[in-house]
Amino acid sequence: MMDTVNPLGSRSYGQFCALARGLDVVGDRWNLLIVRELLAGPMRFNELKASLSGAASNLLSSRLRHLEENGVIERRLGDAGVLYALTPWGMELREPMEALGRWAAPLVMTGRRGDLFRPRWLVPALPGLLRGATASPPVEVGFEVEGSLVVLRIDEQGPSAEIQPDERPSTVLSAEPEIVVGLVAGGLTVQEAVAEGQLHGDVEVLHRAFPPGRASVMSTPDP
Amino acid sequence: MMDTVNPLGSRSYGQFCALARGLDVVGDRWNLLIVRELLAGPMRFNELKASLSGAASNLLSSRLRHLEENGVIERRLGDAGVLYALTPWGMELREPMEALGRWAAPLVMTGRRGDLFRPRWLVPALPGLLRGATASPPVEVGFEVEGSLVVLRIDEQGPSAEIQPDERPSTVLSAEPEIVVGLVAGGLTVQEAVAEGQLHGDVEVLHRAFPPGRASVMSTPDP
DNA sequence: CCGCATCCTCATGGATACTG
DNA sequence: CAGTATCCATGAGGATGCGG
Repeated sequence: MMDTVNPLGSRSYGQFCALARGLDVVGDRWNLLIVRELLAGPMRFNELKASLSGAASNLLSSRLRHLEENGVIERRLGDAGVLYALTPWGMELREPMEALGRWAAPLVMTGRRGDLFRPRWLVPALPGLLRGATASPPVEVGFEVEGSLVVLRIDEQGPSAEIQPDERPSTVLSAEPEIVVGLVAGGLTVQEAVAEGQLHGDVEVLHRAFPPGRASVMSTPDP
Repeated sequence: MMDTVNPLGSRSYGQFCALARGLDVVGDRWNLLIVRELLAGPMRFNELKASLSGAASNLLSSRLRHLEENGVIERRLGDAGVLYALTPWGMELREPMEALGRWAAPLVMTGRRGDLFRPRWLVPALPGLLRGATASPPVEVGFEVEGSLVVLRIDEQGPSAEIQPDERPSTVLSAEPEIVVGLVAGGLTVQEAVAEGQLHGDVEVLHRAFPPGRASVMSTPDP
């Protein structure tokens, strides 16, 4: 049987199934990682290329075109060239991606093994792992990781994160990527030091995964 | 930079990120579709090959070995040969896969276009689309699709589905795959004819997607 | 039949170089 | 800076073989 072949790579599974059709759009190599990058905000071509070290420029170019044609991302012509950004539908990939990240959480417990790391990746990862956690009053904590500042916020709506915010939060922790990404220390330290008894919901993954206390508090001014 | 290459295909992204490590395990072509097949129950090699029409046998063989080595599936030596089944961890892929299916739901609204279809695929798809729906007393409805019987059950715990159950439910609807899979008719008919006012939760997708009334009731014995 | 292994062809991925 | 062009290695797809 002849497979339907999309002229821009991505041969279709040709199956009448939502999952399969979704994979036709985002299932090819690098696609979901491109979306992960953009979940932290719009990026330029060369930023993507740099962050996804290993993806060749021709391949990246091809993927971006495919994702654009399928309504996942859009090109924005900014002052200084092209910006790639998620469409509203593309942003809805956050949920399945967080779910997949949660499923794969045990795999990062083995530690970093010379793998690449970008602080940007924490933006979808941290809220994904903390899903269900709520806090009132809100908790806001910054992680200083490899020169970047990632701010995690937990409020009544749940957790969210952003990178390089306009203003520093009052509490900033300095931590190795292994600590934050590997689900070690950071979370429990956050809970214990900052929000004692204020976290509710599904924080089991934290309790299982975070040995206490290895992140160091850098600054906690004006209380 | 040199990519780490797994001897059994599947070159690693080499990124310290749960999503990326998860994709190292299940991101390669066909992997998630193999898992989808097994979500409806264990299968033989040739059943998989037949259901995933298009996957070459060598490729399928390679993928199965990869998934087994990574703890997603396991081989069971039954009376009549090898059975492939999900491990407990593999079953937890249900959640991210349902989320991806929900994200891709708009893509199946365009209808079947000569695509393949297997009733088995409804087993993860229907509960995924009905996520959040509850019913008490429970609602049980069968769909007779292309010679197979898929039973959808909604109770206090939420929706679930199985294929070829031991006993037929009292209500069985006959429907084209387009009707059931494409989110047309079936659901609303179920709600209206069987569980009027008994469904609660996130059934918006149904209300949006299901034009009423195109499924025909085949049998509704003993009330 | 079932569960693969082999062989072959061609599309795709990946690295490097080059260009508007 | 934002891509295209090229080239090569690898993976996907299809047919067939083959031992149990």
